[in-house]
Amino acid sequence: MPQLDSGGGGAGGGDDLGAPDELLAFQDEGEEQDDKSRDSAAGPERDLAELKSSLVNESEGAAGGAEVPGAGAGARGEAEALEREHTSQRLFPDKLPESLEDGLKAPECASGMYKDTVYSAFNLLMHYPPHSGAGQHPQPQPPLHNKASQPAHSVPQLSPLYEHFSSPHPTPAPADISQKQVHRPLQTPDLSGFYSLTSGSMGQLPHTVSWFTHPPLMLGSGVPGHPAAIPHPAIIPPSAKQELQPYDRSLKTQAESKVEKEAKKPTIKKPLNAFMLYMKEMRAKVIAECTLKESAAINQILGRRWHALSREEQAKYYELARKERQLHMQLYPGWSARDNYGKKKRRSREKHQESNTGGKRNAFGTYPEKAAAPAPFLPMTVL
DNA sequence: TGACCTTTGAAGTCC
DNA sequence: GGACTTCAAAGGTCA
Repeated sequence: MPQLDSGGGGAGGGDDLGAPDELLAFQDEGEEQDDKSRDSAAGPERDLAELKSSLVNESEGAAGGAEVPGAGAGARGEAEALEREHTSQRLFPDKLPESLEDGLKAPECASGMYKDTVYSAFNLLMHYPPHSGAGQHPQPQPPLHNKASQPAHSVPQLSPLYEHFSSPHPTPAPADISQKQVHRPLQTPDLSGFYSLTSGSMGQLPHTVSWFTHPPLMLGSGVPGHPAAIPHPAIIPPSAKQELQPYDRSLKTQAESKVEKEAKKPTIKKPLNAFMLYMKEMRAKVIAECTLKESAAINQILGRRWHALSREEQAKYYELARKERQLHMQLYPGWSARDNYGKKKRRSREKHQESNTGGKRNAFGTYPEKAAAPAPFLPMTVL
């Protein structure tokens, strides 16, 4: 059972941050695991064929000519093919948007889309070089000062922080960053091992892990326990446009100033979950392969690829996400996801849902967003 | 200009 | 505890 804590790196006991669903799922690995393993072992061509088949069936109605190599002729025969087809229909019943279909029809997409699901993010993190100043701090450091190379093909737009991480000659970080990065000792040894990574493999990761790749953000006094300016990618600084001109500032009342002060508090973003980490890593690749740019379409593809991943591969991302949550919790012990509630305005969700659901409302008096959606396939959870 | 779309997972809320 | 919502990333789209 790939119980993550007992697995690689000596994640060790005492770490209770693993998602219960994940644990349950791993404990429940039975036939499904076998199926998954077989699927994974079938190779990328099979995945590609499956995707192509489902897309053609769904989008063009040309399934009559859509031969699925590997699915019908596979050694596991028609039963499995039917099973997979059923699964595919269960998973992806909706028609793909036109843009997605077009993208998937593109030869470059079809030829390479499923060729590489290498888990480079995890590998990269596992090979992060230890911070040069680590000796000053016994606690493990997030890889804020690690030197690594950035592949030219990866992230089109690198955040300054990411460039700092990835550049062979990174811009020197402010002194207080390394000095004050983490004030609480990270107590779990697995984190220490996790963030003590070797050099030279940064280039394997187009998008590294969640807030490691976020823009460099200075953590102000609004964050409990961090009086000093601490850069952390999970923190969103106040928008530059919120800064006032002197003239405007003179007109501010005290109440307004207070409100503004509140608004200027940096936002600590949620740590990314496993799928988000996967998306971050694979997005550029999908864009390159499928000539797609719409994130919605890309995310649909990534959702399918996520399901196509073997449990082993998924487990790596779950583990990565778990460690992110752990570090996030240690950096911001008082933070709650609730802190960010309401910061995204939902413009016409109720109206939209009313049109989709006929006005049926949930217990909150709002319109359930996914009420009409098919039951999601939860490979990592017990249904 | 900013919400929406689209995905999955984590966490919060309500009953 | 189940059902549900919100947010996390991302970038084109649209009101």
